[in-house]
Amino acid sequence: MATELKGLTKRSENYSKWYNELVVNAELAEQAPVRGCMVIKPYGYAIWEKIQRILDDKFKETGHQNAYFPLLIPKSYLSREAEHVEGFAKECAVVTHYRLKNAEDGSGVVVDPSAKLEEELIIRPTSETIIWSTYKNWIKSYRDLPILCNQWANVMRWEMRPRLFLRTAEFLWQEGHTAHATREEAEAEARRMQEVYADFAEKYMALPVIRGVKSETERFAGALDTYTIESMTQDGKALQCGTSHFLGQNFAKAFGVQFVDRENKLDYVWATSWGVSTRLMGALIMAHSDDNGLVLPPKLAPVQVVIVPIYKTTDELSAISDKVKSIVEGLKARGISVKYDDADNKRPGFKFADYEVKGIPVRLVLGMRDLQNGTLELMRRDTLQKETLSLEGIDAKIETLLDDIQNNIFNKALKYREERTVEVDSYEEFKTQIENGRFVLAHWDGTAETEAKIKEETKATIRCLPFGLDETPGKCVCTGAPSARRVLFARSY
RNA sequence: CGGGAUGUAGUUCAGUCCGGUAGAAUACCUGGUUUGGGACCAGGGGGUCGCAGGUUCGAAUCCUGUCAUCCCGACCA
Repeated sequence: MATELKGLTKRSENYSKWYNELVVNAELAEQAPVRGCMVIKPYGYAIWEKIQRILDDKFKETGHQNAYFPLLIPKSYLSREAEHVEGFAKECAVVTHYRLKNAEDGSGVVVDPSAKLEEELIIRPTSETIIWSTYKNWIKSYRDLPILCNQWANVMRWEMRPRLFLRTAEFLWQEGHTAHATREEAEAEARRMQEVYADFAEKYMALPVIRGVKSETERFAGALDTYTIESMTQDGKALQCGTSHFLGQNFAKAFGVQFVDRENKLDYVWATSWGVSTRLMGALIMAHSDDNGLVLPPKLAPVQVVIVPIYKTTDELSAISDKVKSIVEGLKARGISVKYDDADNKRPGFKFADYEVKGIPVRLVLGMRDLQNGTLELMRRDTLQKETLSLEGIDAKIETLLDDIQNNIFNKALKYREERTVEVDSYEEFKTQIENGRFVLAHWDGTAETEAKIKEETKATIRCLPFGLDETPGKCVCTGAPSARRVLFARSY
């Protein structure tokens, strides 16, 4: 994979190649020497930390607490919930031994065959099973409910075809697991967390999402309902950005988690689980980037403003640096993060290009010309427009501008999606529009057979049954059978 | 796991058909000049050609095997 290419390959050539180069060149991540895994570099991780911090605050506001559960899960735990096994038993990493020893021929270390585990351990693909086996000990009465826990962790799924951020074998995420006394409360929780995710995506990531519920086929293994938020990437595919599952009593029954209610009757608890992952970073990159590189929404940019000096001599530099100092202070006072890049081993042109690839929202340039005129040059990353501004009141202007950029990026992505979302009533047009990378709203007869047929023939899947949309009945686009409502079809990552 | 492709310098790749001294660009190091859009000049370091066999006087190149990676599917946040 390219690490030192100067420019980015234009999107038209090959979208996934362009995407990979973007991720690597913007110093977000690179492929690890372990199959399907990635190294998240400091700049990429700084963005993830921002996402974490904001979401974690939201979870606390909604009454959740963080906890931590083990990485390794006894294999038998995964056998208890039949549907869950169907969905997850397959692509998992398995720990079979607990010791290495030196090879007799001196060629290094080998697995010690005498250190075989009685029961194999599974590296968590998700934590429902270990958490519910733990909750069993925590829950006796309705007074112990609800339990509202979240965990920040890594998980591992032995994916067949990894892509940086979008699908890696190991990924970072948060998983919330809650236990409730009533069905209504659990369903409300699942819906509430879906809305927390949607709000975060739109307000902070500037990422418009479609809220909806998954079809039975696309549902999480073991859930009664899977609520989703779906975004559109610039190549017209759908990307599931977050999920919130209403698990019913399935896991409680599988792990024997019962409680005594107010009427002194024994009942199984109602559950939810919900998560977002480092895939959000992929969604961000896929949605906003252009051929000059990453475009970060100001609310997630680790550095919101970068200042580049233009100078010939050290005297000029110190004159400029003096002036910059007051600008930096003014911006910091408004809570804006600023970097002054006075490194003398890179030329200004290199810095300009580099910060564009990294997606820094605002770039300020100061040279001797500006010092004489009391001005500076400002460029906004989203439109690449440059203007020369007076230093007077610059910090206030930038504060407003950052909001403008945040809104502009969101509106641009929203417009892009709306222009590429179509209602379709014939199967021929359905195929054409899917081929063109459109979100297609079409009638569906509600059967898994039709869903499978459409997937087979067009590679499109039902992304969700969207909320807040016209729900008038019609005829299935594929079979002509009666349909309750339009659903969202698209190809997806 | 099926279909296709590729493994050569840190990186991107040429050289392989037709066997004969290991190449380019870029990155890196040194010195100088530069600095308002990815600098230039001069010099320098760096590769058991994925791995293992075989054919040959001689293999990056031909043959056999093997491993790995990438792309298109299947799986999936």
